[in-house]
Amino acid sequence: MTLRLYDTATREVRDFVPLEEGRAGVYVCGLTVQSEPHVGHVRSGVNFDVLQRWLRHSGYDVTFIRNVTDIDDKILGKAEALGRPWYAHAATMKRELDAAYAALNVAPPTYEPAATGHVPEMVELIEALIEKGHAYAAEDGSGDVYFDVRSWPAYGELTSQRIDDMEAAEDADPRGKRDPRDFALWKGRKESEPSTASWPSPWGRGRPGWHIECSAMAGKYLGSAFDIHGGGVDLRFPHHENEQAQSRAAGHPFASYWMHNAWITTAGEKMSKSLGNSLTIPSVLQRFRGIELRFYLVASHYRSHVEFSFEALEESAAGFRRVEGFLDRAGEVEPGALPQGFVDAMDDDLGTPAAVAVLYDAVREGNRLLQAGDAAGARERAGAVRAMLGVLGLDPADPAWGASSRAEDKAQAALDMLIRARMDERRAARENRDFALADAIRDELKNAGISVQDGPDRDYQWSLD
RNA sequence: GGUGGGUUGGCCGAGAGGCGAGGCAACGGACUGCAAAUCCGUCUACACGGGUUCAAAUCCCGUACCCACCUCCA
Repeated sequence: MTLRLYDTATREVRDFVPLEEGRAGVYVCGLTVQSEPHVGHVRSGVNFDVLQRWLRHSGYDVTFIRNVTDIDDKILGKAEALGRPWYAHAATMKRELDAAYAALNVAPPTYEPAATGHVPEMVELIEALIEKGHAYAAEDGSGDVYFDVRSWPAYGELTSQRIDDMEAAEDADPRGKRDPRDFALWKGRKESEPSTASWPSPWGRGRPGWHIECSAMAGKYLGSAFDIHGGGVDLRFPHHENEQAQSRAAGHPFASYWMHNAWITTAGEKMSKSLGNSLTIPSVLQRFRGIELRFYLVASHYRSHVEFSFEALEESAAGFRRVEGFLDRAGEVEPGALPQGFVDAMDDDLGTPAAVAVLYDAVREGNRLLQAGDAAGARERAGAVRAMLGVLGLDPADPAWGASSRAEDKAQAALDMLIRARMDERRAARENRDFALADAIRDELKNAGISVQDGPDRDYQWSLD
C-alpha cells in the first residue's frame, strides 16, 4: 500500500503522487506570533510534524517550510496595548512558540521564513498580478492594492463556493474596491501605525496583506508548483482560497494537495475565545509532560474535532505511562521493524488512532511475554514499540525530551539512595512479617509523592507521582 | 442565504456494507502478606424515523440537534 492522503480540494483520500519522484515539498501555515501559544495552536504543529516524520520514514526527501507571520493588525494592536514596539512583541511571542514546539518535540522545519523578511518577493508577485489584470491599486489614494476576484473565474474552487453566494466582508472599507469580496494584497500605511511597520513599494509605503505572504514564501522556497499545503481548517477560507487564487492567477500551479487539521476546542468553543490562560502550553506543561500532551494530540486523527479536557488528557496520559512502563521493564533495545498494521494505518491518511491501537497490541503482547519469562520475545516487541513511537515523535528515549540537567541527575541519584534505604527497611519489616511497619513506609513515600512497587524478591521500582 | 463536517458503549476515541479498533474507568480472576504493576476475563455501542440489501454504525430519503467557515483565528 502506498501513502494516501485526504485532499481538501477534491474532498477524497487519494494516492500521494509527488511532483518529483522521491521528493516532497510541504508548506504549512505557521502562526501569527501575537499571543502565547495554546493547545489548539500546537495541534497543527504536531499534526504536520507527524506528516513530516512519516514522509521521511517513507523515504521521501522532504523540504518542509513553515512560515511565521510577524506583522499584522493583531500584533500591532497588542504591542501598542503593551507599550512595546511591535517587532519586540512579535519576537517575544516567537520565542514562546519555539519553546512550545520544542517541549512537544515538533521537529524544526527545513526553513522558517518570516513575512517581514519577504516583502520584496511579495511586491514582485503583486506587480505580476497587476500586469496580468488580476489586481489593481485602489483609486481612493489609500495606497491599498486589491486582488480582483471577478477577474479570476476559478475563485472559490478550493472551498466550492460561488462568489455571489458569499457574504461580503462587512467591516471592510468598501472604498476603492471594485467588489466587496476583493481582498487586500497590500495595505497602504495608516498615519496611526508606527513607521517601522511599513515598507517601500510602487504604491507607496505600506505592509503586505496576510494572504500574499504565504504565496510569496511558498513560491520562493518550494517553487511554482509543490506537493502539499497544510494548515488549520479555519484557513481554508479565505486564506487558502486566496493564496491559491493569487498564485494561480500569477501563473503558478501551486499546491497539488491541501491538508487541513481540525479544531481542538474547550467547553464547546474555540480556544482563542476561551477566557483565562490555563490552556497555554506553559501552563498545561505544569500539569503534564510534553510527551503526554503530544501523545494525547497524536492519538486522535488530525481531521477529527477534539474537545479538549484535562480529564481526557489524564486518561490518555495514563495509557501512555503503561507504554513507558513496558519499555522500562523490557530493558534497553534499539528500535526494530514497524509492524505492518502500523504502516498500513499511517499510509491511510495518517491513521494515527489505528496506529496507536497497533502500538498497544505490541505493548500488551510484550508484557505478556515478560510475565511468561520470555525476555527475548519481550525485547523484540519493545523494539517494535520504540520504532512506532519514534515515527510518532513519542520515543521516551529521544533526547529531544530533555536530557535531564546535571542538577536533576544529582537530585535523582540522591532520591534514589534515600528511597533505597527506606525500601531496605521495608523489606526487613516484610521479612519479619511486620506488615504495619511495611505499609507505613510505603505510605510515607506515597505521601512524599513517591510511588513504589515491589514484589516478593528484592527488586522494586519507584516513580514520582 | 452559501459551503463543509459531526451525533458511536460509563468516559475518550477509531471504523465507513458482513470479521467485537484501541485506550481510560469499573467489576471478576491470576500473581502478591496486602497493595501497586502486569496479564486473562466481563461490560456487544453506533441521534431518531423510513428505505435499499442475503447482510447497514457504514449506502439512500427524511427529521432533530451540534459545530466550523463565509472579516483579521491552528
